Amino acid sequence: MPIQAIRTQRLYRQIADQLRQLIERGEFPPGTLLPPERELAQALGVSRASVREALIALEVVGQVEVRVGHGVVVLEPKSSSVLPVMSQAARQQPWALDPEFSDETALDFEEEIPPYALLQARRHVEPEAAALAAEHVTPEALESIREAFTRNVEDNHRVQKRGGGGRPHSHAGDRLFHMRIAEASGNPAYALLIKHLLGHQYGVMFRRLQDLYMTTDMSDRSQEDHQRILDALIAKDANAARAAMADHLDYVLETFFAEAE
Amino acid sequence: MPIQAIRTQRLYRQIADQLRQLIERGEFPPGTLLPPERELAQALGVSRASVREALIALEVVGQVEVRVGHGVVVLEPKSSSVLPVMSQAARQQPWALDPEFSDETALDFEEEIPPYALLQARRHVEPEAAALAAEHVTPEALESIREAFTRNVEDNHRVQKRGGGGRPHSHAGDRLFHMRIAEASGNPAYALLIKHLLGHQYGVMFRRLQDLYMTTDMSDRSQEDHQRILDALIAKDANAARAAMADHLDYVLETFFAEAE
DNA sequence: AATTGCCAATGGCCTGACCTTTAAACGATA
DNA sequence: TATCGTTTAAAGGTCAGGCCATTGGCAATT
Repeated sequence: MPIQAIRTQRLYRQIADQLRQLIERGEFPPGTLLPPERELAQALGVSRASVREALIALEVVGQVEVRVGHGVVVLEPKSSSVLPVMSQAARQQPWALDPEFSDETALDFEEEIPPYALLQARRHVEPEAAALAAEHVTPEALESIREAFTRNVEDNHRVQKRGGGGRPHSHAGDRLFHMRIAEASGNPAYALLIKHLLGHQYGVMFRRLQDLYMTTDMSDRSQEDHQRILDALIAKDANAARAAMADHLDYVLETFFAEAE
Repeated sequence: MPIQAIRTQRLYRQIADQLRQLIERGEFPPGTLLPPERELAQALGVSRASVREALIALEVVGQVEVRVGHGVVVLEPKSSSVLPVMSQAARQQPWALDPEFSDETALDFEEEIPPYALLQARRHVEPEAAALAAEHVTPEALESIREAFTRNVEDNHRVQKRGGGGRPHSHAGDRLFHMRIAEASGNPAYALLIKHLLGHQYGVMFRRLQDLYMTTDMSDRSQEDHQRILDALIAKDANAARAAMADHLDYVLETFFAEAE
């Protein structure tokens, strides 16, 4: 016989479980009120504090709603699909999504980072990643970079053929190019960093940069820059790769800020 | 003038929300312990019962784990919990919604990055962030950095008093120190990068580094380094800050790799 | 009929106490 | 020296009782 792990469940869990069973059994149909906290405490032979903890647990998962001065209302068992609690939680905890309550939270991952800050960071990180890549790049990695380069060239071609009125230019090739260089550095941390930096340039503020990309010779110049970087990687010349990447980003920075003022 | 609806949040929600923010800000990284209930209650100016209710709410949502007689452990932000999985995913990889960028560049973020790679990247990024911070730091930011420094000193003290057999050393103070400097740089991108780098040093491989921290004079030396960095920031000396941060990380790298071979 | 005032019921929160569990620290012992 | 109980401080678990704030129905008032 397998050993039965005896676990002294914390009281609030036991109470919450029991209440949940009673609710599901129909003892307290949706819409009705649970007995008052004081009664529950006495009936269960526990303190009111424990009952309150149990009720809060049930409230957090959206099974009941506590109304001050009124009572504890049993809620409808909402869509018990894969993400039942999601909608429930969102409804029951407006503060979870309410911007008013996320003030100063610095939800650092959603925060929109200004283009200049992003580019400044990339300007600092990517040349080093490129230098590392020149030293550590494998033939396969080089091939994947070359492929990204080609794709970027195609992207640029497409945009020029269509003129300014085409669909928004896809920067997938460009992103892929930078991303794969970072991966080729052999240091996954650099790849992580650059991936995050690239991932944050989807904010509205980047529309300007993207517009610039099409209304200037930026794409041509970028392509030349990319070619230089690629050559340096092929030559496994760390210094050249670092310099080429730095020049490239300097150019982007300059272009952006020349127009931005 | 429209009437402003007064919304008296129940106390446990305010507390839970605040704790959640602190956790997300990095004050209490995953794996560390929250302050004892009694301390929290006193610090927040509320009763212990309310703190407990908040902790239960956080526990139900899978953000913390309460261990009897031990403390409240901060958990990894797992999407397996009751938390809204979608928004969680989107929060961590904003570009996940862009189909053009989702191809092949799968560098999953759960991947464990080797300590050396992590430290190398930090070695490259943090000195620059420190230099920027020296130029842009505000009095409030400086105060928050000083507070993190103090906390780190306390952490070290605690570990020394207990000797080698003490409980695992909390690096919360150290993390905070580095993170707040990044935030003080005025460039949110640097803060983002460093936050992610720090967030990855919880893998098993870092146990060695953490052990070293206690079995050598690393904590003393680190503390001196931190002091130098702090002084440079106070003096608003960018070059000194950059150098101090670089020296600090060089020391950590050296120590780790002298022992690691 | 509408408004106002009252009040019992109910949840919200606090204080302070005591118990149980955990794990570090300590000794005793082999 | 290493191992194994014992001790003990710290942390969570629970309880009792009290006071406050809100709600909602009912009665008194206009």
